[in-house]
Amino acid sequence: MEFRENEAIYLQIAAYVAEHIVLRKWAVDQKIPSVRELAVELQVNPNTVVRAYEFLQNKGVIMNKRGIGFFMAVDAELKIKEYSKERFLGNELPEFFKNIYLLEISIKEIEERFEKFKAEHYR
Amino acid sequence: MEFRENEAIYLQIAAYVAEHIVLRKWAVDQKIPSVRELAVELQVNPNTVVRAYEFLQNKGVIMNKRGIGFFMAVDAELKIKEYSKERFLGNELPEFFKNIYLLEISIKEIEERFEKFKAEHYR
Amino acid sequence: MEFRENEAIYLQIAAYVAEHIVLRKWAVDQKIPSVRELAVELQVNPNTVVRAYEFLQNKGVIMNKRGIGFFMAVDAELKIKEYSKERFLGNELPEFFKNIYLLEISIKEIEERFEKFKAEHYR
Amino acid sequence: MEFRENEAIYLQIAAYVAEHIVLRKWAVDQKIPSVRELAVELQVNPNTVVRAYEFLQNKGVIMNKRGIGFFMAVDAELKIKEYSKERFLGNELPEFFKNIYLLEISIKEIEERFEKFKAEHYR
DNA sequence: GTGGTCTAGACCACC
DNA sequence: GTGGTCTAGACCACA
Repeated sequence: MEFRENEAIYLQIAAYVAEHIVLRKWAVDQKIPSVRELAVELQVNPNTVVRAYEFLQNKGVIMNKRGIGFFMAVDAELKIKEYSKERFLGNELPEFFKNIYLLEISIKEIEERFEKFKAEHYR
Repeated sequence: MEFRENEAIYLQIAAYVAEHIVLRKWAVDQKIPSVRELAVELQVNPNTVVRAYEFLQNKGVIMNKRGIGFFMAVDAELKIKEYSKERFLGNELPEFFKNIYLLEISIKEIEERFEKFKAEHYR
Repeated sequence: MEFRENEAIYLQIAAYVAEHIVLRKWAVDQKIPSVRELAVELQVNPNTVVRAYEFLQNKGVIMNKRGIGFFMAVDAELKIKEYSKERFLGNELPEFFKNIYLLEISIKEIEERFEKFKAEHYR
Repeated sequence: MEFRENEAIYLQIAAYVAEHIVLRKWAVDQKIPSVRELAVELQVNPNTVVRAYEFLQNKGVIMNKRGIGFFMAVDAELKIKEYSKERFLGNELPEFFKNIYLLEISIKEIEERFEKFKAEHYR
């Protein structure tokens, strides 16, 4: 996995895990990869994964069973949407509006690009 | 002015200045506020304003006349739109699309919020 | 049984066993439940029960008769009180005092809560 | 400062900071020691202090002004009491009651010890 | 095997 | 100067 430069890696990992949960890519038995597994897979230091998991645990998305590993919370998806939505509406959306206003981009153009985006990423 | 947590203050100041230029709020004589004035107005350390001005100068948006102050470039608006558009299309838009997809927010809802936003901010 | 988060499960199990001994809930023939029985009852890994029993054996509270099982020591209750009291006076009580001082909880309130607690747990 | 063995150092540091705030030992200008200062003072790795400060920030007790340092929240004391009380009533108090019941210690004895404790620690 | 913690040391952006 | 992040490596308790 490649990481963007402008955001902390551990947050990108948290987002990666959250996305996997929401898209049900790991839904088999509710258990998520161990810290070490994910660290190897993503090629980062285990401590960085630990920080990501701590973050998600604080948000109530995942829970730890001692000595066994991390598990999705029963309402993981809801929790993810809660904190994501809060952040999105509070931070990103106003920024987005300011940009399209100043750049004179129409909602219609946004919509077209969105359709294209979906076609490429979420078939 | 309140600053968002997730973005450097100097970048938010640069955006603030850029917005004022595009919306012609200071267009009287092409001169923009001095570092000190703006620092007092925004309640930040003057160094932070300096960094914002340096940033805009690098982008070709403003120019420094020694001993006098900073002035808008003749094509300031164009320059602003150039670098804004690049960043917007490359970084923010994909992030935005991913978010509204995962959060299940429709373009229609975005449009409604945008109308409200415009009414509040750009009357 | 639910376990507190801030204490090792095996120690909570040891406390659970000690409590049963002191309150004479298993006093029939001095034999205590087998590792497997208790593991099933408490829904934990048998190894965890083993650790709890080892802990109590070290304290002289229970003894192992090979092939038969674990039995209470004749002075089990005394032993329990010894090590409990030591830990209680040395660690928990100072911590407890610091807390009620900082949280401004009166001894009177503690007393009331204690009466309620006894009524609920030790009828 | 000496740290107890049975609790994570960073939590003990968080408790140390919280205690200083509640007892108004740093109330001069609301600013608390920098990460590096406190690390030197307590003889721990700066990262450990960082974890303590992150913990307190999550609880809303302290806030960061970028590039300047950490400051007490206006309602720091309230926040501290909130999360402390929650933990105390949920975890420590039941444990405490179980102990004094099994050890047959009276509330009266507790009260006497508490008076002695206060005399020694909080003149 | 699991996660939790701590140290040491580095680099960075920011004010 | 401030905090934020990341790596490397170690040790530990726990299941």
